[in-house]
Amino acid sequence: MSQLHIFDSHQGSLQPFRPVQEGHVGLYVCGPTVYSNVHLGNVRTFLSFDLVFRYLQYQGYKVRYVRNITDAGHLVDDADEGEDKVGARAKVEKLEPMEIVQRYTVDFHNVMRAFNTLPPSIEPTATGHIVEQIAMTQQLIANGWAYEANGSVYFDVETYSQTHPYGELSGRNIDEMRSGTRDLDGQSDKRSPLDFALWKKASDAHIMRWASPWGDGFPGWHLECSAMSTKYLGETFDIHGGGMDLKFPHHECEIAQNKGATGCGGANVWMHANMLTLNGKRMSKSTGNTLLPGELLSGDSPHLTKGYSASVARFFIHQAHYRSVLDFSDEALQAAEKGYQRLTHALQTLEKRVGGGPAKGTFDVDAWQERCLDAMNNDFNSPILIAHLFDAVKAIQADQNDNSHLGQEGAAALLGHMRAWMFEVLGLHPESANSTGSGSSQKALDAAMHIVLDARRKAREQKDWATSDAIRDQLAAGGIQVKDGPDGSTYSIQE
RNA sequence: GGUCUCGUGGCCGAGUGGCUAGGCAGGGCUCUGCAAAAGCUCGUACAGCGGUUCGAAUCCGCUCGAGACCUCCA
Repeated sequence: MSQLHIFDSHQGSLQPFRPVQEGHVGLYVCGPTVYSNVHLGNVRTFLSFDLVFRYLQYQGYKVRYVRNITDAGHLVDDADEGEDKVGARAKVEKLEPMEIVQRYTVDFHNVMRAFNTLPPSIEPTATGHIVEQIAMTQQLIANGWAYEANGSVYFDVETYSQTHPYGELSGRNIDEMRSGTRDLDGQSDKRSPLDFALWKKASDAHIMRWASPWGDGFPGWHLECSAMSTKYLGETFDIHGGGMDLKFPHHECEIAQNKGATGCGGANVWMHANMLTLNGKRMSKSTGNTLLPGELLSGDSPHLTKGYSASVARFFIHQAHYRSVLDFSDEALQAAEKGYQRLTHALQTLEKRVGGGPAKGTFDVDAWQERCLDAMNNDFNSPILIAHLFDAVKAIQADQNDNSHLGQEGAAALLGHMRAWMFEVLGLHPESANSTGSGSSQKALDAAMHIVLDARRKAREQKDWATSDAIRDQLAAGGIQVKDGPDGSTYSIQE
């Protein structure tokens, strides 16, 4: 079997994955800043790492997955008088900052649940780790990598870069960055425009504030991830992930903080999920080129002709590799939905297979499974995995006509593998294959449809085509499509 | 302006120095009372121009185009 390789964006190449501690994986992913609803781009990132989390577990690793909630410190801009995003939103909405945090944290969790992501092992908040952040800041001052100025503390990039490669992750070099920067109107407490805040003094108007050795203030955005990843995963851990847009400055600063405070760079492997575009363009609130998760599910958007189930969305997202830019469009989603339905129908066919055939079939399930593993071991290549799943679909269908394709053992083995790949690894929902209603209403509809289809069957047996076609047409007008098969008729709801 | 990434058939989207990606759509066929559904099957793409090579869509250079981050501007 092949070994898992991961593309490390720090080294810029595919690397064999070797966990620090055999059998265990420490995974840290930068979570959302909870000052507004999560958008679909965020969802894509978290789905990508959900896949990583799921596959590592499928491989038998015991994974500690830490994904933070940023509820303080993320500034609206990087100017010296930058405003905290949560605090700014609290003013606009006339709410306590923690009401903002609560509202959007709940929204985030609802969305994550809707998309069937597994909850992280630990979900720490920035405000819950002020003590750790102050301690790390003190350590950085003690080590000579930070300085206090007017109640704020800044990381000294110039000094740090003399002995450390600041810019190593994002491929920047300090001279170019320096030359590309201009002095900030002379009011800055920073020694260099490249320096970034570890702790910011809170002005009188600032509502989110904590006591510190430097007076009332709040932590800098980058610091929380360094403090919390170190606390829960150690000074050196396996994988750090996040969206591509966080590579610089956020992750660059994290590395500097980690190295400055502990001497270790934090993660061994850095993974970055790529961005999502809508109709070929970057999502942007100002141009209206945007889509919220809820809008995707409900179809309540000018960009969509209908809603799509979360499983279809997941299937669509995993049909692209996490490191590629993925373009969302109604057309592409419709294509994904049809493909996904074909896949789930094949699985149902396999579940209903009535045995028979030789013990071993001609389709080599073991070799197929190896190919699936190879795909995922190659930097979590889910598109290839899905292509292999469709190979299995063909085999399942061929087996319907000639049960020597799978054979009894092959069918059982394939069923187990298919279920694991689809539900455990890809995180698709077993029930949502047809994206029809659920629960009691679904049962009631099934019962009613059973009567209707039975009446139609009787009409057809008597060659009463007028009646059978009338039933069919009237159901179609009501949005229900009748499908006649060799074993009777089924139906599906047209959306 | 800087750094980086990318440009694949009608659409989405993998991959790669020589061997079919896959899905959707489209053509043909089978099944069927008709239709739908379902199944089978076909399609030879890799931005442009040079170069390296026995051979490149895959490596190198340039051009054009797109995107990300930073900067600039405001």
